[in-house]
Amino acid sequence: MNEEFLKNYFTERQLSKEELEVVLPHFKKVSFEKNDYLIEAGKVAGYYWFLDSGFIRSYTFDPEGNDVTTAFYLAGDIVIDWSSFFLRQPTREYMQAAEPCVCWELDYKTFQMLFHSIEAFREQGRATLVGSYFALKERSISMITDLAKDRYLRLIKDKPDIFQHASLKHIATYLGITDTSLSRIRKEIVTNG
Amino acid sequence: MNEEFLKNYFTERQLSKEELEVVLPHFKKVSFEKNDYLIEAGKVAGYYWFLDSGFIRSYTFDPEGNDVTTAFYLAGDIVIDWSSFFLRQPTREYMQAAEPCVCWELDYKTFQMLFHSIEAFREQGRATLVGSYFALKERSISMITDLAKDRYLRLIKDKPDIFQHASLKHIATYLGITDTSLSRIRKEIVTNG
DNA sequence: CCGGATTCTTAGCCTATGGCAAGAAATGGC
DNA sequence: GCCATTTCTTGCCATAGGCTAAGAATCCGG
Repeated sequence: MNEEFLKNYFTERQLSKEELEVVLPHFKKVSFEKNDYLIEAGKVAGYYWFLDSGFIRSYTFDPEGNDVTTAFYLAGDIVIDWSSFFLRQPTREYMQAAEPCVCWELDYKTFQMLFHSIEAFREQGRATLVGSYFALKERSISMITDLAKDRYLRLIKDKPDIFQHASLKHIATYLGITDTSLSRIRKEIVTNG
Repeated sequence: MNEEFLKNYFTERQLSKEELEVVLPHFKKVSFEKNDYLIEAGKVAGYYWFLDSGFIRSYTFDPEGNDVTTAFYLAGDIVIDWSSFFLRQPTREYMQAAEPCVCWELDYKTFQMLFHSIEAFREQGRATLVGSYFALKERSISMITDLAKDRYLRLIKDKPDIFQHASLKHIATYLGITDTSLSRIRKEIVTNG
């Protein structure tokens, strides 16, 4: 049972020793088996998690019913459906353990209590959310301005670990293309520079 | 000098009469002339605004130097660069008054004070940020799964007012296409259904 | 009211990517 | 180790949307 993970996380984010002692015990260690769902479309997210080990993929369905990957989560990432968790509204996404996972779980009510009582806790929460917003915006602009090949190359550079866990089909939909196109792009990169 | 705007906004978001009296006086009424910049790339956003009247466009440049519209702001909208304002980092965007604007301005330091001292204020702030995140995510997925024509039709339906203020060229880049393509799409819609 | 600048449309051609389908390769249950 | 299933690649053709350039329409300062 390795709590060092959470301890380091919150220490780096300016929580004092006393605050850590308040915050850490609220996190509950939970495990998910491969293919378990952490979040399902139609339900309100009542929890979020720090991913200690494992691999999670989130996805939704487009109007034609195709599976579209919205995110990948690796050890160390925070796994949360921001809008469902905070706005208490049903999500449209699925978050599924693609491998066995160990997580540190926090529920909404406890989050609210910590958020409103500990300044450093809300600062870290806000910073994390804003960081996610920033990443999503970058991805969004890249989708408009960059070619699929460039988005692929950037993903290899920024998150190489994903390639050890996700199938090319899922990576393709994350990049906004089909697996066929991704295959061609990969071939082209191998052949030329 | 119409403060009703702010008063209604925060009243709807659960601030008490006493809290309103603390919060409202901190907002400063400022005006921008057409083409003024509220935010410029390379600088840290020190303020955010409620747009009382006018019209603002935000944009950035892609790797080839093309102007890409990232958002439009109409009266009633909150005008903020979330990541620059909260992470205190230089932005990559420009936010420009496309028409003369009247805004209610708040600076970072004052925001922090209110955020950490008034629970309802931070609840509304968080809800607004999460709402923006949600909207950005929807847009992002739409960019992957929908045809340009469908994105255009949805924009007409969701934010028809934009068409009274923005040029088709700017709307095109917002939709992720060229003005040429948008023109073809519009023609096709007029011709057929 | 004029002339330049901007915006919008249209046309011709081009390219990135999709759709479909069939192999090839890898994976996994038993 | 074998078969079924899934993943990945490849080929052929189709299409959305880009690029360039040239008109048409609109706007705007003087």
